[in-house]
Amino acid sequence: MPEGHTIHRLAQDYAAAFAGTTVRVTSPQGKFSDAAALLDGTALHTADAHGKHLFLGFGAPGRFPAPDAFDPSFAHWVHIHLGLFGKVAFGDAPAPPPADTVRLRLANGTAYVDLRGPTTCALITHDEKRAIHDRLGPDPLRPDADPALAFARVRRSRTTIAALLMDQKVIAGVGNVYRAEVLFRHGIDPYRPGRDITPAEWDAIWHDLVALMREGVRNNRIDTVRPEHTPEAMGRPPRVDDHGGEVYVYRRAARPCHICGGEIRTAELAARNLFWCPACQRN
DNA sequence: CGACAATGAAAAA
DNA sequence: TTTTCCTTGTCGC
Repeated sequence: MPEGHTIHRLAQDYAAAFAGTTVRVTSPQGKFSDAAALLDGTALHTADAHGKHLFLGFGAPGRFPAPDAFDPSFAHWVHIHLGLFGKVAFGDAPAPPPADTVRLRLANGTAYVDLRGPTTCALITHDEKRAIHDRLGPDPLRPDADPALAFARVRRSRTTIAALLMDQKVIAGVGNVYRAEVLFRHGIDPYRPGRDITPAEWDAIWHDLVALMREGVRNNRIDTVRPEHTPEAMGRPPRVDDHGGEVYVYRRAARPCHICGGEIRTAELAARNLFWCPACQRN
């Protein structure tokens, strides 16, 4: 389930299970074996997320005897990007024999975690990590994020707001679900060019994303319907599909809008499926 | 901008 | 068995 909230939640979960402990590191699949051998027996110190990128900071062998002695510039960083269908699975020790698709397994005395199918799983330096941060836009889930930086790019672009919200250089962490849902919640036509978005609209979009994505981290799923539009409040059947969360438009093509009853539409936009309600999104 | 490739697994047909 | 997917780099026009 890879959107920004998933990655931030994973950072929390990796840290909760392994930070400050010595970790067995393996790559049953083999594609990460050399790096795994280097990290094996070292300590996981921190897990960091920016947009959809996850960073695991390990102490070099023999360094950082105490967790609070961590110096990121000396760390070995593992850079993980799940791509479209990468998955992470946690479990309690003892770890079962790994499937041969597991790219990276961490294990300690109490827990294990398996990573499979990532687009990226690579050992990087502190400088390489910084370069990744530098090319990503502000992330609504990071406390240091500056929404004005994102708006500066939005307002000088002729590209549609729907495409800009998916551009990780503009804003990091928003994926196909959050972009569709946040535009619906503010009644904004997805095809409007970025330069036509007003400061007030951007402010509303940004702060809504902060709230929605924080909720997403907490619940580990995407829910975007307001209290008055939940299944219970409306007496409608809950959503039944693999994602679980309650949404207004995402993957609801040809179904009735929860607010106006009109038909939700879908279209291809930059090779991704866009969903919106033409009646409700006229701003 | 579109097409395509690259990772796995689960749902749909 | 085929399709689909909450992604993103690259390559070609």
